[in-house]
Amino acid sequence: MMVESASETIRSAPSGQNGVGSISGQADGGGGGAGAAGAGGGGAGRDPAAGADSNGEMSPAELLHFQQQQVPVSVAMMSPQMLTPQQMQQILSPPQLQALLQQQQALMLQQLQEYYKKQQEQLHLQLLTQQQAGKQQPKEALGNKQLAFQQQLLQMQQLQQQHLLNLQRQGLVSLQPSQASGPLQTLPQAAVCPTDLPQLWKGEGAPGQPAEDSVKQEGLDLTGSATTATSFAAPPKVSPPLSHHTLPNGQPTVLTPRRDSSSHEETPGSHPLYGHGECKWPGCETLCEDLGQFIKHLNTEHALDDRSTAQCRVQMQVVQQLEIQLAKESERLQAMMAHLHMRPSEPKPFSQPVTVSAADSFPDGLVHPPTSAAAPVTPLRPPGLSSASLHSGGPARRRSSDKFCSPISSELAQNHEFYKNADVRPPFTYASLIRQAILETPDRQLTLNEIYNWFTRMFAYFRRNTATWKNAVRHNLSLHKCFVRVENVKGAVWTVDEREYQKRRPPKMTGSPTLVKNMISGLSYGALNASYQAALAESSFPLLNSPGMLNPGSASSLLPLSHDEVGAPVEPLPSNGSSSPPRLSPSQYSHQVQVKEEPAEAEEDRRPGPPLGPPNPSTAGPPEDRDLEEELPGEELS
DNA sequence: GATATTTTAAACACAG
DNA sequence: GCTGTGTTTAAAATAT
Repeated sequence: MMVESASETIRSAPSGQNGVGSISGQADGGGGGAGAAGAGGGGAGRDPAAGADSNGEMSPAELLHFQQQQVPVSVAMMSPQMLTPQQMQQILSPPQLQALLQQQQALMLQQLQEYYKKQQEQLHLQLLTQQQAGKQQPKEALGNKQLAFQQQLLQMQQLQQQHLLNLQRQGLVSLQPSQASGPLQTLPQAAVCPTDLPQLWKGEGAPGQPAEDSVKQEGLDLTGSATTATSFAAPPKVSPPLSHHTLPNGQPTVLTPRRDSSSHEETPGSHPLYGHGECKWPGCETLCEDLGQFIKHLNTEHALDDRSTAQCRVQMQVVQQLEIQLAKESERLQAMMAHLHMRPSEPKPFSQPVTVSAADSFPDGLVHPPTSAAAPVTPLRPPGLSSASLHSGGPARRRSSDKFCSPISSELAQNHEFYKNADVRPPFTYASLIRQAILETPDRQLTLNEIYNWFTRMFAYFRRNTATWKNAVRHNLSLHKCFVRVENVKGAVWTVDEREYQKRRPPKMTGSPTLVKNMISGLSYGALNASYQAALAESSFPLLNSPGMLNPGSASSLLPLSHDEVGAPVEPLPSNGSSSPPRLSPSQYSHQVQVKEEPAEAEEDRRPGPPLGPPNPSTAGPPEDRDLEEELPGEELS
């Protein structure tokens, strides 16, 4: 375990995205003279969701309207600027969201392949410049170097193919012959068929063009083996339709129209390795006034020598690393998706026109999650619970806290692995988590350190930013009367006063069923949304975080929302078998533990009379509320 | 708009 | 002096 020093106390307002009024919002007063720099992070809103929420202007009525209409993914994708993540999330059903994710994957793939393209262009252009410069060189030497480049290009080509195959295996790129003119065709076809390399080196005509043309024509058959019409909509602006040809060897090839005027390689005065007046060769930022000077520089500084070759190799490794990274992330995503809502036994109710499910990638039509047993295929959403019935346009920030019975234990039981492994913030309040930690133990008491350990053990999320959440845990322990500190043999332990805990429930929940329902759905979904956004924000793929690329909130429908969350039988505690929360009276507590000092008595004093009477659940206010809540959602669900 | 809840940050005290 | 624990205050966001 990591040891956290107090000095580590951070400004790490996680990912600092909360800038919302933080900097100016410092309080000089009070005990917090410190506020100063660190406080800048400004406490609240550490949830990415919070920031997003503030953008949400859609009224519940509008949301309802959206829900009633089956908004297709394509629509949602087309107007991301009009919908907040929360709205997206509330609008889209899990299948839609899955489709959305796939679209994002495809876009990611596209980006990667554009990266490939750039790499290959770099190689080719260097090659060509070398060719020019090498006219004076002995042909022998040039031949050897050309060979080296050929090998590099071939390696690159193989990498690409492997990568695509990988993606196909993972269902990220689906094969759909009917959409043969998918956007992948705009992807680089710059790899070289080995047999045609000699032609490449002829270097006839304008320098650069013949080679590039031949490269394109004989391009890597990305679309042949992977004639991949991915699920995302083709960007309209990209290159013109390509014509498919078949090579004598039977390999289908994609031909780009010759002299593609949009091709930037042909733009006079431009060079892929030249931009903003400087050389873009890796590690070289030499300023060049114009293209001529750059070419000169290229020929002198980046000649075909060992160093340049080595640099090319390095660059290739960079590409390779990216590939690996992508593969890992893809696998992780698949695992998450599989865990969250892919149920092989359940046919997917796909109604979106744009999408192709991962299963489509496989002839057997089955979903092939790359995950192992680590991703249980738990039905995470009750079958009878349609997304529409859930998305009631509720609040977004709240965690599905204690207020609604105790969904935690069942939620955790179901998604234990998920929270354990995924760096997702659990959608529960600190108080409810602490309580859960304590109640999970046989003797219902934990030391602070044990609580810490429980957090880190149960949630990957809490393996980071320890100073932050540990402080929050301590704060919650001190703040809430429901947590009682007890002196024990081994020091101080913390217990839960269930009655106090229940008392925290707001009295309003006896309101109309609609209100209750809205709150319930809002709570759970909002909380999950916050978690997912946090996870996405922390994702190592900035691509996924860019607003236009992936709407974080949109993923949340994939998240586990179980009826447990909204009103399942309360609290199946593992330890004592009692399925209801231990409603212990203070006297019961005194049997269990010796309340050290003032807390219990002081609480007795603090508590106002009426609700405090004998611990009779039937007469106490909160239990009634609980019952109501438990029943209503149940009706909803059935 | 008022109020309550939750989260985050920070200062401080105390004990080991 | 350092660290862990515990308490308290404050601010901000959000929900009711």
